[in-house]
Amino acid sequence: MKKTSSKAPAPVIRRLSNYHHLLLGLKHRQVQSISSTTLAEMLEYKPVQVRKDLQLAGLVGKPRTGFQVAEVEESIRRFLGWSLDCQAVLFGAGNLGSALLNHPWREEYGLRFIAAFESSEARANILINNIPVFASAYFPTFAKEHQVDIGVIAVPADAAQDVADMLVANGIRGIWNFSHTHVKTPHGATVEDALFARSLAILTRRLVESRYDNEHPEP
Amino acid sequence: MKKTSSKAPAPVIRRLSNYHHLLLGLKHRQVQSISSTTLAEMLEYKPVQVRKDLQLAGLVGKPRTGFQVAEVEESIRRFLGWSLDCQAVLFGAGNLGSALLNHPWREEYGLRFIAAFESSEARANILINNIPVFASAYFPTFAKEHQVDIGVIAVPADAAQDVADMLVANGIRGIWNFSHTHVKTPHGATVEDALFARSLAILTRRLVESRYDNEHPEP
DNA sequence: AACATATCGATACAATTATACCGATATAAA
DNA sequence: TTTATATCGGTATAATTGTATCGATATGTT
Repeated sequence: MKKTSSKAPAPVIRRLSNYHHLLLGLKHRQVQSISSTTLAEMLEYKPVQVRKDLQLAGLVGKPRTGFQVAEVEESIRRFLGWSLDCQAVLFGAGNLGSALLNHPWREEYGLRFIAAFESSEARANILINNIPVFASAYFPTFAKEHQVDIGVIAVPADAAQDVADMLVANGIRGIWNFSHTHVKTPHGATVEDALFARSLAILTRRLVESRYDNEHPEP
Repeated sequence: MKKTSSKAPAPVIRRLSNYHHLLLGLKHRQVQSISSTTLAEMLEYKPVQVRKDLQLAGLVGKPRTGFQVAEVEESIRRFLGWSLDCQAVLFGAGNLGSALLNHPWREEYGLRFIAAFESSEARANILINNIPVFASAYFPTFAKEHQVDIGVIAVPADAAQDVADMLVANGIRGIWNFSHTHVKTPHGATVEDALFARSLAILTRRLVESRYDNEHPEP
């Protein structure tokens, strides 16, 4: 035994989220089945990789036909934890925070913001997209009265660690960190950084590289 | 020869952007030097990895002292292409788009939004954070008159591919895609996806895994 | 000046992730 | 019914990425 709970590789999880979005579209268009070949073509992956990825989510296909769209979509959704409702709170209702509150996460990911918290009293006690914004001090009380699965950090860098500490102190075990700071948490909590800078870094570095390649073409 | 222009590994690039942010803070606080050990501790990496990462950016340290903060910060900035000004245009001035326009990219990444474009005439011809928003149709003209290095896609999924095609057709070679759709481009263009869903997928999957682990503790 | 030690870089090794290969199988066509 | 073929899953291999080890070296201490 002791195989079941090994962590799924991050690259696979990322690709699974891509398959899922695509399959959701196909499902709505009543497509019945799809092969790893065509799936791969649409996302510019290789068929082998698609099969291996789907295997990890426990899926099996049929020779010559491929996979059942609806089945795959649902399995991936379950695998990624998007099939059960998940409640989140936001910290920091600035530009980014507001954008997050206004996004329809629930439809596709089962994620629902049930409240937001702000350090400045001035910006508190309002509604954004029907979600109440409270003063941060109220969070401990709120956390005791509601099921909070995920805390989202969208505050300025220097406040991020404090927010993370408060989340952990109140028993929240999932943290989605949009602040450009590495937050430390005790073992048991899961932190995932959603840093634009990382993605930008890859883009700009690739541009630097391609500029170099153009100036020094190979024989 | 033929070593120089090989692509830097994406994981390394991502970590470099983390080092950079941290070092910028240290530099402002006049810290002179730092060892791979302490750098690693702050970001919860391993010292060896830090050294190997910095090596890739062409940096050398001194035994017992470590690395020069300012030098490392500048080298990484150059390596990532953040040392020269880079001009970007945005497509889609919705919630996310506005948040992007309001973010101070220039300070840290040398990225500057010089214009935004909207399909709906209604939302065009305004300023957001002093950046003009035009109707999409005007883009080809605009592109001829300005240096546009990067096109940022923040439009709904079904419009993303069209925007990408228009960008490529007008000679833009860098695309930062925030729409949840895989866009295809001819060889020569670089596309980097900044998908929240990927990051969320990892967080929620880890939570599923840890829930499982708690329910089936190991001996 | 000699020594102790923290840190570095190079090389070797381990782990993870991606890909290639191939026999088995379900469907469609002959 | 037989044959042809696209696709599957399992196993083997390759490529990439991460980590450990260790001699060399700069700085502080005795």
